[in-house]
Amino acid sequence: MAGSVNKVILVGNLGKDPEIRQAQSGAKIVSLTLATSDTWNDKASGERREKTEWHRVVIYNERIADVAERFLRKGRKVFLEGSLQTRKWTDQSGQERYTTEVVVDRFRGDLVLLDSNRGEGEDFGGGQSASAPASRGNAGRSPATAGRPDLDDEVPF
Amino acid sequence: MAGSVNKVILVGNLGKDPEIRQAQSGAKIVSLTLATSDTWNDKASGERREKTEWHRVVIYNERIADVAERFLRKGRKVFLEGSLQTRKWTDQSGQERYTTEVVVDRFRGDLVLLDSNRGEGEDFGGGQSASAPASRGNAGRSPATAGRPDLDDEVPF
Amino acid sequence: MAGSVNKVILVGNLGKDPEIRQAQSGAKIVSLTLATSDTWNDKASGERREKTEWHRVVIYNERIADVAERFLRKGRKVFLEGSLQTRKWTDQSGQERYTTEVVVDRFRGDLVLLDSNRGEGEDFGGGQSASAPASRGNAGRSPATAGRPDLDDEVPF
Amino acid sequence: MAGSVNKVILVGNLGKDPEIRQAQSGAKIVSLTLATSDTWNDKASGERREKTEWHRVVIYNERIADVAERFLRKGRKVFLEGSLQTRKWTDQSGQERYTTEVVVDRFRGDLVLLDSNRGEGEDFGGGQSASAPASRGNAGRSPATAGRPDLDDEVPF
DNA sequence: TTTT
DNA sequence: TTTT
Repeated sequence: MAGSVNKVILVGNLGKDPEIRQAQSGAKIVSLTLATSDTWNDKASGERREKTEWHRVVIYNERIADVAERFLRKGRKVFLEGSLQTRKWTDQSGQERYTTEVVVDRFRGDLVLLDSNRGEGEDFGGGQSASAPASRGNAGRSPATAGRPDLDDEVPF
Repeated sequence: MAGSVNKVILVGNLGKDPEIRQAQSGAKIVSLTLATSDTWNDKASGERREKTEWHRVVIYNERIADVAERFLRKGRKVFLEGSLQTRKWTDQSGQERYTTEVVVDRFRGDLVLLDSNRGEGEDFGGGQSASAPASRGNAGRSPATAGRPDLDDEVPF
Repeated sequence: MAGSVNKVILVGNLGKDPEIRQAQSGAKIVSLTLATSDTWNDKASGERREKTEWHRVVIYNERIADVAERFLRKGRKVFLEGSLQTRKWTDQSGQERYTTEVVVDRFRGDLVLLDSNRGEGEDFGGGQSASAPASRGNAGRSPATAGRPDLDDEVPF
Repeated sequence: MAGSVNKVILVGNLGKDPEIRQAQSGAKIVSLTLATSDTWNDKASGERREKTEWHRVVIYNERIADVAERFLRKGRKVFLEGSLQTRKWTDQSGQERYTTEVVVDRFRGDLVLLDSNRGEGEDFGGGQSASAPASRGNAGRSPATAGRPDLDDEVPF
């Protein structure tokens, strides 16, 4: 089916430090857990309520993965753009499971750091923006995530 | 946590007619299955490949649910904006499961019809924003489905 | 023309304090000047370069205007969503001019504060999110900005 | 200034055929005029009203410029993503002027064709992302223009 | 005019 | 598990 758009835009805080792993190809893959939340006044009780949503983010884009590894830490606030992808996997009891992730790959995605470094850890000397180039090569284009055997034996979250 | 954004933007085609159900409150809830796809040239085989992503959409917003019920049909192309929500549920074997959906609720979301089935079905004489939809799909197979075999296949949910 | 989308998403810093004025109807209108920037390495000189883009934002949405008036100040970083609108006006020499603005109105737009209050001015006790409700009334809908006589004699920027 | 985002998302119809020109570097530059519109019921008169917004789009991205040149024609509906840029120029009377455009450049932007003119003109056998557009508009008036009188009017630029 |  |  042609003519489609699949875009996710998140601004949230990292729930923990990024997890770095290696694809079989040697490529770096960075996983993030990002929290967004809604707050509202409950009309019944009059109390202020909050609901946090947790997002699983997987970064295949090389340049963005580098930025994420170097500068992202638990608690940091980021703007992140990616696309939705639901991955099928088999749990230990042999049952099929599905996990939906926000994927930042070679062709789509962006990462912008929104808070300043608080003096902890490595300094990074300025703001970072690390977007995937719009110019997707038309030859040899192949989603970095097709099949993704490197992830098939990994339990999400 | 304050200061967050949780936004999904999709342009895709409905995999089947909308499902309408009623909340205990009596409110109408509309569920959609939306397909987006990526196509690329496989560098190894040189073949053209395509991967379709299926999105579960749940519309709680009253006005948008009305529009969806009246005008959306299998095969129609829509622009949809909502937010990500992962819902926990228990399957028949008692195991915890998670399902991620794109939610259009009272506060966030949009629906825009992108193809017109002019001259067929109900006319509504206006633009196709969710507040003023422009054309009515037929019941059953929309003509827009012709030529899109991927939509004739079984949808995963 | 039906079936359209007009959306702007900005994350940037206020160049100065918001300007508050009153429409003839008595409604509050808040104007912001928002800076975004791109940085890159000039391949010729090898120098780091930066280009700042200034955006004129006009907030007609009542609730968001309130939040903007109370919490936004020069330098603050915000996430802002609105729509593009180009306004025609006549300058002092009688010439027609056009100014493009990002409009946050009753039906579309969002404002999220992204940095914490730095201890200056009024405290606001938490994060603010102030989005325009998705439920645009279908009766009596009329863009707050149609004609906008209150702005016609105002020179932009 | 780091940590900023400048993003425009439009779904609209071309007001006229794309204009192609050459940069001094020899690079192809494609300009589009895109219409989006809002419709609403005027509460005073009870009449249905519509306001069309015209957007200037400039495509510097090589791959997307190619797609635009080949497949876009007056009346076609597209999804377009770019960034806002205000350009200063001097008119014939020596006065400074500003024009705001939606820019699709090397780093940011996307173009997706949303309607198909199947069976007419050049076939390209694929999906309609900018890297793999799916259908070719006719030269001259596209059939999609029929019934959309607003596109037959003079566009403002 | 912002920001880093 | 984040954040305010």
